[in-house]
Amino acid sequence: MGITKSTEFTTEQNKKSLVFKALGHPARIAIIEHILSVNTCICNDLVGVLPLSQATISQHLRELKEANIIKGSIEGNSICYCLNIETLSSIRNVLDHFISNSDRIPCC
Amino acid sequence: MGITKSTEFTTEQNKKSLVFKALGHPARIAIIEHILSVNTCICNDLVGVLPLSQATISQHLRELKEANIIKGSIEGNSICYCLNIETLSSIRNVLDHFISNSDRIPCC
DNA sequence: GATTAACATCGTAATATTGCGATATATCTT
DNA sequence: AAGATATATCGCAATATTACGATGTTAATC
Repeated sequence: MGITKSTEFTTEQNKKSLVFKALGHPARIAIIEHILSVNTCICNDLVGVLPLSQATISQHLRELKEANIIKGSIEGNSICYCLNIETLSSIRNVLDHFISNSDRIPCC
Repeated sequence: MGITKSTEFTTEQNKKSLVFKALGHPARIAIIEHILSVNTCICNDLVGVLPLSQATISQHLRELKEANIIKGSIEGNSICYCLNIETLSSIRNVLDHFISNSDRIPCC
């Protein structure tokens, strides 16, 4: 006991939760916001921006990449990261669905 | 080491990540979807619906409540839960922001 | 007032996450 | 080729999360 019982839930429920989970850390929000703010793609000036070590930042980037929230392309000896709008859109649609179906009898 | 360095990030970044984090578990997605599907508010028929014990479900409900994703109102000796559209909307706006600012030079 | 039903909380075990230094790897630069 | 730069990965320690049985608590019911 202690492990998430993923197999007991649907594939869709697991997929959704994995994207949300990847967004569920302030460092990863900061990374996304930094990619947004620098109008071009970044490599690891993140190391100068975030209060974390290079190893830790690399780990967070990997989690974002595994959740398909960012993409990275090799650019010489550095890596250029940018947002994957598709994933962000689809998770936005999930939230839209949560919100839109709220035309029912309220209770609280 | 090991603990999230929350204090190193902005209040806003922490707030956003806490909502996403609360959505980052399949059981909590399932709870939200169940509240959506039963057109009226539910109590703990969740115990009959989810593959988890009453204690575990109660814990997940508390996390959703603490993140302001659901609200519960006492209804006799049971509790009536429903979605908190405000929180869901505001986090949807965060995603909108992530997506909309994507009118910049793509890199990948 | 005892019983039942619906939750919440405590304590605990198993597992996952976070963070970092050290080290590896790959690609530029000289 | 040697050194510098950028990134990834390993191994570990600290902490957090997940899950559940047992036990509380509160309110309806008998």
